Amino acid sequence: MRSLQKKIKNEIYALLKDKYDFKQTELSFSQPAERKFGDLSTTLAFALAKKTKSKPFLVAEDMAARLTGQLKAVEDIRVAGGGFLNLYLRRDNFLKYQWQNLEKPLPAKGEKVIVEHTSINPNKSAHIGHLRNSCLGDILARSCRFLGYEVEVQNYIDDTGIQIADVVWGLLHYQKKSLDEIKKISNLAAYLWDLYAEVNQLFAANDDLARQRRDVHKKIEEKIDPEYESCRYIAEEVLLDHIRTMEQIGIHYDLLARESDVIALDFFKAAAAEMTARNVMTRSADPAKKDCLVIHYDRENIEKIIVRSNDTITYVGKDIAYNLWKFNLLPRDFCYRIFHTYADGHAIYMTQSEPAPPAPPFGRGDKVYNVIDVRQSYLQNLIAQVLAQLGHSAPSANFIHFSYEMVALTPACVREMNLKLEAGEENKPYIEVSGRKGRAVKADELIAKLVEKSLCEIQVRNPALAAAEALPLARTIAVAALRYFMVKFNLNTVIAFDFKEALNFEGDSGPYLQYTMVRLNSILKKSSGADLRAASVPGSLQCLEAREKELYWEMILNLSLLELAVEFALQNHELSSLAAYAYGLCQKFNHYYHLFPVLAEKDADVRNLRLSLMLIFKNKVEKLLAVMGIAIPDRM
RNA sequence: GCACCCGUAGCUCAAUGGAUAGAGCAGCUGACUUCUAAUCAGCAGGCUGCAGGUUCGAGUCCUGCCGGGUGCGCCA
Repeated sequence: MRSLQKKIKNEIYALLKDKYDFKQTELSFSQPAERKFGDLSTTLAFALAKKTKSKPFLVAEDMAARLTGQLKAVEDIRVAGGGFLNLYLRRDNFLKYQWQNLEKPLPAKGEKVIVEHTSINPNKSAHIGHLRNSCLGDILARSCRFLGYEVEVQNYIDDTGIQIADVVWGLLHYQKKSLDEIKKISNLAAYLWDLYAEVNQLFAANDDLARQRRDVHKKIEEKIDPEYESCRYIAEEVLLDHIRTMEQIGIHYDLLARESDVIALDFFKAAAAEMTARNVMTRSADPAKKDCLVIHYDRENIEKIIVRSNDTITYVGKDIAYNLWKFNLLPRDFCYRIFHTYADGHAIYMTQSEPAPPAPPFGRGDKVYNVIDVRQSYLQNLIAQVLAQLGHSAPSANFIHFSYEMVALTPACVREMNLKLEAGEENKPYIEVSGRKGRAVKADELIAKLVEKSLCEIQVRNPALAAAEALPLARTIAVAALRYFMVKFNLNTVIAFDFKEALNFEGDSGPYLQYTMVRLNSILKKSSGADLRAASVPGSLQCLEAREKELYWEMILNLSLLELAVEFALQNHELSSLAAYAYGLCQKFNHYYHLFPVLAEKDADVRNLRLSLMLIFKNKVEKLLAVMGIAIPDRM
């Protein structure tokens, strides 16, 4: 549809440019609200009427007169609604064109996109908030790949921060465990979940303990054992746990970038040199920030500390250096080693400071997406500002904070999990998730619940199915439910999490999409080879009765929008539109399915045409679901 | 205080400035001897927070109010 629209635009522009004064970019098409308004609609007449000070309807009428019969792919042109110009395509030609272009992959863009997502502190299990991040990041990466970009997925590991010192203190000094004892703890990440919440309560109540924690943090930074080696062990164990959690739902990474390596390899020094030379980073004149190096954040007129008075670097400072590296703007690089290999053979690399054999060329992105929740907007904007101030205008424009709202818990959900509410929280619309307070739904726990529910549903429908067969199906369905749930909301919608909604497998849900495809595949499985061969040459829509013809055409038209739909989602930062698109297609399919049987149809022409639709639907929607990371089970 | 986001059906959410504001859930009526009922068809449910403005056209843009959320650390 994309190339067809372009062709039609070219034709229209050539035919109208002498009569009307406009640029070709002003001509855009949208999908009409209703079938009767045609297949492509443009509001060009409204804009041109303003310029020529005439009535939109008259302009549209004149345009229609000039265009009628002149556009190759267009059967009819009509004016409606006071100035809409509605185009009606030549359906049989369009159907043939769709069919011929079904298998053509999109051409490579020749640009590299780096997507950073997940980036969970390696000090406890992942929770639902992290799942939103990872699902969005993964679908973003898949969308870019689908459109022909080279994509590299990075996961930033803060293995030096104070939050990991929290649990190191908790294990070594509070619980008095040795490293050997720590190594014996099974499911360490989940164990630390509780410990992290517990020690944070202690720190809040006791300044002396909070000071002890700072000492631990210092020892980690200065590589003093046992704090340092325990920290290394914990970070790696918990990281493996996160990777396992995400692997369950089909999320893979290419590179794990460690903060400790950003520090060890002096990335910041290189960045600081440039920022100082360009006067972007300066010594603060504020007595309260004596001896600090700061950057002025113009948008909100704030002075942000980058280097503390004790010469240590703040989080943003390190992030600036890391992001400069992503664009290949630092005279520094990491060393790399393989950290983990997935079942499909794909390797995740991890950065390291020690020299290592050559690795793939990481970084060097043309475009960078940072999937980080909206609460870090100001820091992300600051980084974009710094890039611009350093003279990197293209990277600054291609530095994209892929911002989304947080996941919170409904008060009902908090009660359901027997978690404590603080004073005044009872009346809040939602409760912020907090690892520090141990108040969140663990990712693994939610996934387990989804699998359990899928399994129940499968067993009800397929009582004879062996558990060994049912479990993989249940996992596939659980993943679809979770991913769909995480992507169906707008990015700036706070998800107030509720088990009942997340566990919904009916209607607007991932399993609904899967069920649609299972039905479709079942038809194809039962079709004869002769029928399938015949269907590969789509016939004419003329053999269908009116009602079916309209529905059929509507589906073909909608299916043809796949590439445009993914492009739209990416451009507008609305991955939820992919979910809506998929859901709408499947609704139409199910509607059609109930009205028009394929296998039982006696008329061979009609049967073949229906089967053609099945094949086109399968091709397009499988690709769409793959972009969303939703697999199609053999049965449900 | 300053900055950003949100307010749409009972609930949870959709809706490129475009044509009659749509879905799911919950409720009610129907449809399995049929290509899988995790489905489908139908009913009911709305002054899109309030008041102005811009526009051929506003849920969407602008201004002001009201209500809610988040950010503004020498935390990360």
